[in-house]
Amino acid sequence: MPELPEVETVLRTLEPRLPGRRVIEARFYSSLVMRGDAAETSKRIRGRLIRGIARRGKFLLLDLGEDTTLAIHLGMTGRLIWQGTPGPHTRALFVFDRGRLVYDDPRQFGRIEVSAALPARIARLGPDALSIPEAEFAARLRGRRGLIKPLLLNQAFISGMGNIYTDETLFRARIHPRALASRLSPERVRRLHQAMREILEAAVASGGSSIADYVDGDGRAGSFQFQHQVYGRAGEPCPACGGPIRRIVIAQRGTHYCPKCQRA
DNA sequence: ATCGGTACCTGCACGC
DNA sequence: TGCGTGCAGGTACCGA
Repeated sequence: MPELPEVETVLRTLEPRLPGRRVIEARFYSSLVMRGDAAETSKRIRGRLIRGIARRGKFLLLDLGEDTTLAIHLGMTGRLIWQGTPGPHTRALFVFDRGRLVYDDPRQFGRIEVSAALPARIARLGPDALSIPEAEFAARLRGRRGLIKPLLLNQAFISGMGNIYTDETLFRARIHPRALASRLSPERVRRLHQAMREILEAAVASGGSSIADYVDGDGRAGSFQFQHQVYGRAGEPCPACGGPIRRIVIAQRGTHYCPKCQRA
């Protein structure tokens, strides 16, 4: 579930709380979610001071000093709850000198990893979808093969976009999700970049989209789902032309678009 | 080097 | 009520 706006919202709720706290204890309850040895990791971060927290794409990065970074990816159903209560889906628990952080994740697609340098998977991420300048976006798009939707979802191309915001962005830009990336006119590339930025900014302003699981670091739901124009609205009328919104599958992902408004 | 397909895991909605 | 099916915001890995 969590895409850039959701992770950014979690970041903003945790940013005032975590830095300056000291790790008293870290417990890991799932070897699926935890990358590496739980006992070893726990020992490694115990006693450390949280120096800062940042977002890279859909990853949250906790700076624990001395070349130690705790990276958290929320997967599809991950939640980080400040002062949360452990429950049946709790996969990790961080106890600080004051306060605690609970990581819940029913499907266990999320990942928690401690490393010295930045892990390769994070170093490989493309520029942030929220802040990439138009010229750089256009330059990276140049010469790319394949369909535009899978490319926007490719975290090495740009980081942060997921299924919801890709569909919403393409609708706003009036571009068909199967359009060939290499064939987009400069005008369409400009529109696509602008739409992406507007959608992501609006979603962040609404605290993200809460469809089933997502809540921020204080357990509060977002409200951008009420502004979705096409995502999850197959069969409903297009807000622009009134025709039915269609759902197809592209790269194994449910894809929602308006066949009238979005042309290849 | 890139793709498309599959796998990972749990919960829920839906139809019968 | 219960069961089978399909679907879900994500990424990683496989072989072509």
